Amino acid sequence: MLDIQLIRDHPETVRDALRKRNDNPAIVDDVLGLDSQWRELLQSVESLRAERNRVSKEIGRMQDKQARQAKIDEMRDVGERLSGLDGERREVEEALRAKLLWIPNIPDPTTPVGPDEGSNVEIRRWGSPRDFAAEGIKPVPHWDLGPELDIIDFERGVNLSGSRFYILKGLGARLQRALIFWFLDVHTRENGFTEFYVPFVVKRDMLVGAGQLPKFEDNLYHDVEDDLWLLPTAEVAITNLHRDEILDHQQLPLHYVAYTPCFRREKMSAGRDVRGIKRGHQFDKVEMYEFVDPATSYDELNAMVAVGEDLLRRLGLPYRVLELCTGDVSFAAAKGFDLEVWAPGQDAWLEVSSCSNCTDFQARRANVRFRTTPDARPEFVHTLNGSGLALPRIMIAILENYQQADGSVVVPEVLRPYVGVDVIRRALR
RNA sequence: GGAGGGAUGGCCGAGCGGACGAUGGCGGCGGUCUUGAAAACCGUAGUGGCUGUAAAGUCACCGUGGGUUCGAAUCCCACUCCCUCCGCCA
Repeated sequence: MLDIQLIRDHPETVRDALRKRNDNPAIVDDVLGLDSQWRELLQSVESLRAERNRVSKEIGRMQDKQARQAKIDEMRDVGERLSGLDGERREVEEALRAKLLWIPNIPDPTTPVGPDEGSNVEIRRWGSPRDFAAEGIKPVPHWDLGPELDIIDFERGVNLSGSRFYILKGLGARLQRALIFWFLDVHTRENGFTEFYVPFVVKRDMLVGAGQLPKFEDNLYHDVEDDLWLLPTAEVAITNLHRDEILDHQQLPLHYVAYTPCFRREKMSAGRDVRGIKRGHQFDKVEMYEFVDPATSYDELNAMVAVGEDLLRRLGLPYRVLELCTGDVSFAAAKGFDLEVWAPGQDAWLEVSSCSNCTDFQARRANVRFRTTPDARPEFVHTLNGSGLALPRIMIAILENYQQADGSVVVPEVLRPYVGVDVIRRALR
């Protein structure tokens, strides 16, 4: 959520931000209209209330029965006017808040301007894709490799749960678990992150706090009976971990990491990426999340990207880093970088991490603040999130990059202690 | 799932219709004393909104949402969460 004060004082800044995001700037005028209406009502309500408070105190001290009754009658009228006006105030206030929740974060000035992902800027590239042609191998996509190795079962996944669900079997399941363990171990042992295990379903307000609601309701799974929502990402749970808290400056920055499954309906992506395990309704992810002092948030963002890159290098997977443009940076973020890994089987780059600085946008929604000194006014923290990393896509990259001519797959060295074998072959059975 | 008890400021805890934004204690901050520290003593201290250049004024907040009343932390209703006991259970 944006600071209403910012919208009042610099509406053109906000309109400009919306245009750059390919969004309709008209909402700014809706907000300004509601806001001035609200302030007018608030002032009427408060002056009536001030009068009532004052007179009510007098009534408490009055001895003269008649005069007292006269004041009581007078205040009864005031009370009626007050409740009418206050009802109006509340309606306008709710309408205003509802509008505000639809406005995205303002992109940072350094975010490249562009309408869609075509305008993202590649800023780095690491590793060179393996020369399969030179080896005389035609790289096979994972959707063929997986079933061939008997480690991915698409058909039975669909039988259980419908399209976009799959099953990992044997070393496939083990490889995924190995990645989860290794990621968490690196983050907690080397990078100073604190590991969390969180509920996979949360209350509605938590989705609002993280910015998924109201705008992305279509993409979420939801239990109607208890109004509980499945996490689309661990970010939602962790954003709200310190909801309504005032943190001490010395605690910051907080580096958190959590492994969770993620659930997404993928309605917007109907028909896209239907093959393989690239885009399922359920996937696993290790998520980094940080609460930081606003002064350091951009440094922290760079550091977070570096952590993601380090994981990819140690896995030996060629990748590139994209600086997201205004049309592609996420709703809650002011700036973001994507990490994309090379998938030779499908001749494509796969997004395996998106690191974002959400500045005070989520902190304002979830009300997470801090004090610079013990008696300073509380300020909103900045929050960052980034995948570290998204699992099924890393598995795709491993399978496709490390495949051999006989259809077996070499396990990257860092994972061998976790997987227990050097090479994944089809089980003879 | 059944029965009972509870929710007050950073923490503990009083208040049960009118001078209560809330006694008191602890903790915090500032000071006195001290070579320094502790103790003791004195003082200070919540969050947010609106108006205002400011000084200041005003409103709201005692789990949440409604209601009664001229007036609600206090009375009524609903909900949420916590505790105790019983049942069930990974």
